[in-house]
Amino acid sequence: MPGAVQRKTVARRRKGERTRESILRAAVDLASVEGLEGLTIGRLADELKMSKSGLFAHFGSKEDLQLATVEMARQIFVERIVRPALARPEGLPRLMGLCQGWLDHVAGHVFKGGCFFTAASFEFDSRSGPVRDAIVAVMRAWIDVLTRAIAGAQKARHIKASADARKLAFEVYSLAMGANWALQLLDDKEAMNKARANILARIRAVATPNCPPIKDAKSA
Amino acid sequence: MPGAVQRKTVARRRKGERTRESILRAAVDLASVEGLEGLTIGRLADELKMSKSGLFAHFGSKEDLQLATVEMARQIFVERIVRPALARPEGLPRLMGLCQGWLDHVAGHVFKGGCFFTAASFEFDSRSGPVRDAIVAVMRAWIDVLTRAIAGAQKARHIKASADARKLAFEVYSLAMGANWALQLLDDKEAMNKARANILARIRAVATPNCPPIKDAKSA
DNA sequence: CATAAAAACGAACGTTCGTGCTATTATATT
DNA sequence: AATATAATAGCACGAACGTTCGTTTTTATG
Repeated sequence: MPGAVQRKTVARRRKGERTRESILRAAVDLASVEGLEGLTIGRLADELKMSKSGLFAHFGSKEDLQLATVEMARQIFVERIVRPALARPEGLPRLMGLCQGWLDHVAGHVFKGGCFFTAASFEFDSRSGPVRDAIVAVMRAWIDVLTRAIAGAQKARHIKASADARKLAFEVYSLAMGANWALQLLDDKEAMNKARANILARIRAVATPNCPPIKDAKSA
Repeated sequence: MPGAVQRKTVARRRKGERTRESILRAAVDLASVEGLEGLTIGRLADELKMSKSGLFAHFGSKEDLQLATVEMARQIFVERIVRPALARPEGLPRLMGLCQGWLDHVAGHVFKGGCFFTAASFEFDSRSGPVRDAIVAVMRAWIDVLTRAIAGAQKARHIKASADARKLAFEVYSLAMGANWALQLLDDKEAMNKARANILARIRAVATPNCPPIKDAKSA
């Protein structure tokens, strides 16, 4: 009865896998506050009421733990922001979904300490090794998603074909990062609203006449 | 003969003060790469071929060392970027001096690992305590300098009075931070040029007719 | 030049780091 | 239910952390 076997090993996975996942979920939150280097095995074990060695056995090394944490953060990000946005129709709605999701994420609605990847980016931008490479790969993929969404909006004739998609993606990214900075560091509670207004203005500047209305509210 | 005494204690300072300064100069470079927490007393002592305890004696604690490092970074930043720009005439020249200096700084021409304060901002934005407070104070001051320079350019009738000075300062800051990210993490060597062009376009968009020409080169 | 003060050193403290072992539970399969 | 296997705990290790202390060397002053 291979079906039953599969149901047991897939649907209700091994316990080790489940604890591993719960470890990584805690690791992402902790790292978004303390940084990926500040993320410590002992601290994480305390938080989960596990022994250091028991937790450590799930990963061959601290670097493995860091890599797995980055991967988990990526999965959460894709699940929470990218996938819902990609479910919307191509063009302005999808682009707006990405921007709004990105702002929500940056505002700390997804990870505890603000944007996990922005923090990781600046923590590892002067280092080298597999962890840095993993962060770089995620960030490149994210910029590509943004750029493709803009190109899609151009194909849908919502945004002028003359606009530089990659440049606009970079502007959106920069403004969101600036908002993250103003909110988390300077405690500027209006930073997110200002950033959203700013991003909308940038998009309006390159919108075509037959573009659907770009409203200030959360909808597109 | 108080004059001689003063010459000895002021012009040629005590040795301790001099080594303290050289320690802090090294600390700024090291922290711009490893972060302010990753900055370690033993590592710093090795780099300077000093004993840990000898170095430590200059500071009462690691937190003191971090605070002194932030202060030294601030002084270098003011000396190298803010002061030369403030020496230029109020209006567009001064504003352009600040922007160009800021971009140079971000490009890593001042600190080893890119922008010290951007890295420190994201490292401490989820913490609390005196070090975070010091970073916040420096960043607020810097945004204020930028904002005042824009307001000055408005007074000089180089930039439209209708423009929102603080909003423009925030845009400039965000774009430079994005360029720092693209250069240091993604190794995008054109990031600085693109950011400069972008910033110039933002300024041009609010320039008055009698504004001096905004050229792409380094001059204003 | 002598001498008091300042600066740097060397060794050690208690902790915590990451990482190995071995033993002991808990889980899954027959 | 018995048994094999996976998961966790316990303990110890060497290294590095921030920090303290007493000593020695260097510097500045009368």
